[in-house]
Amino acid sequence: MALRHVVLTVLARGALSGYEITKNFEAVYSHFWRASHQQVYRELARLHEGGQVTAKVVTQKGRPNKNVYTLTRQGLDELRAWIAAPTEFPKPQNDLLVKLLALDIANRGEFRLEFDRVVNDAQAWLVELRALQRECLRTRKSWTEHDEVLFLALRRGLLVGEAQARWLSEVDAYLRK
Amino acid sequence: MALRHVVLTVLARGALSGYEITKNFEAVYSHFWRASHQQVYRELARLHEGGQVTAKVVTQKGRPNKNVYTLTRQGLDELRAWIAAPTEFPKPQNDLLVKLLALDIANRGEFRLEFDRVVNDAQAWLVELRALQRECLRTRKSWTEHDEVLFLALRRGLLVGEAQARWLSEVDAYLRK
DNA sequence: CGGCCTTATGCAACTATGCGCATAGCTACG
DNA sequence: CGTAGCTATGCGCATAGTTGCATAAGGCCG
Repeated sequence: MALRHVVLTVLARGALSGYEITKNFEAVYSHFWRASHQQVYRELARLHEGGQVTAKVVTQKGRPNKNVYTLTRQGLDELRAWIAAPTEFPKPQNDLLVKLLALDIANRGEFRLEFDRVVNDAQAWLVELRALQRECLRTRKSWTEHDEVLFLALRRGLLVGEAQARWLSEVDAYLRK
Repeated sequence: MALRHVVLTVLARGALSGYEITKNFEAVYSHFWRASHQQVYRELARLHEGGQVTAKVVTQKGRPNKNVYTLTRQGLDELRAWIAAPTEFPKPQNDLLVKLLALDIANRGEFRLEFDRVVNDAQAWLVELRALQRECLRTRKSWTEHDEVLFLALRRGLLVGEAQARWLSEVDAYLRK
């Protein structure tokens, strides 16, 4: 029951169509949630069926019509209840860790290639997040509450990403040894 | 296709029954993968069907018989291929982050309770991992290759856990502001 | 006019994971 | 003898996520 509540959260900030929600995911929220348009549409259909949102067709000129969804009182209540409910503990699942465990039966050279790829991805990701952070801090004075929270999302990405990078360097040391 | 490869990895270290694999998950591997016994049995059935493992019934005295699974050449090849294949980039999915985003419509007091719960869980987790790390380091000299990798798993948990704790304290500062 | 991109929506099939429930033999305890 | 607990296996349903496919209106470029 995760995507469901993400969609409710997004709608709590204002009525949107499925397409708009998807675009939001790709742009603003991509750093802390990802979902395909199919998932979003299906979730919206379920929420509509259950009465958590209402739908209204908006006719547009020069482009296809869209279904704009609005949060209902019921949807809001469900969202509030979810926020107060216990968050499940994150899973430690990590593919690279498993690959490491199987290292003795693996092709060492191929694993090294794969490992370097992961390291590069992690570094590139950090560079991107740091650039974004600088960009954000430039406009700090004009932040809304929402911007503050988006910044916290960015901070989480950075802190966890840096931890991951440190861990990768420990793994690297082990591999070279 | 994750659990599948975890099971293959575990079997690569020696033939085991489903029950034994599950016990291993609970004990040794719980810090980097979790799966229920139902999941393990189902995965083993699939692997058997596909020819990645062979099964042999071992009759036991004083306890029920067990099916012991052995990795086949085909299973080994698949595992090797997986290790060399690109690891997918971890998802940034985080429930607390979403809750934070919906903060303005939430009951502030209830969220605070929930937040404190998360902080406590994170702290307790760190305490546990640190104790485990101390324990591990005491026996460092007699480590096998496998122990080294298990230690790396622990290190990952610690580094990521500490990053998460730091982030939580930033969130705390924001909430108090 | 033809082809490609963007907006906008969605179904169907498949894979992966999680949870509840069931069974069955054996041991140890009181 | 009852019952609690451990070993050992598994089915079936529900939820979640992925992938491929399909449709349709309009804009832009050559």
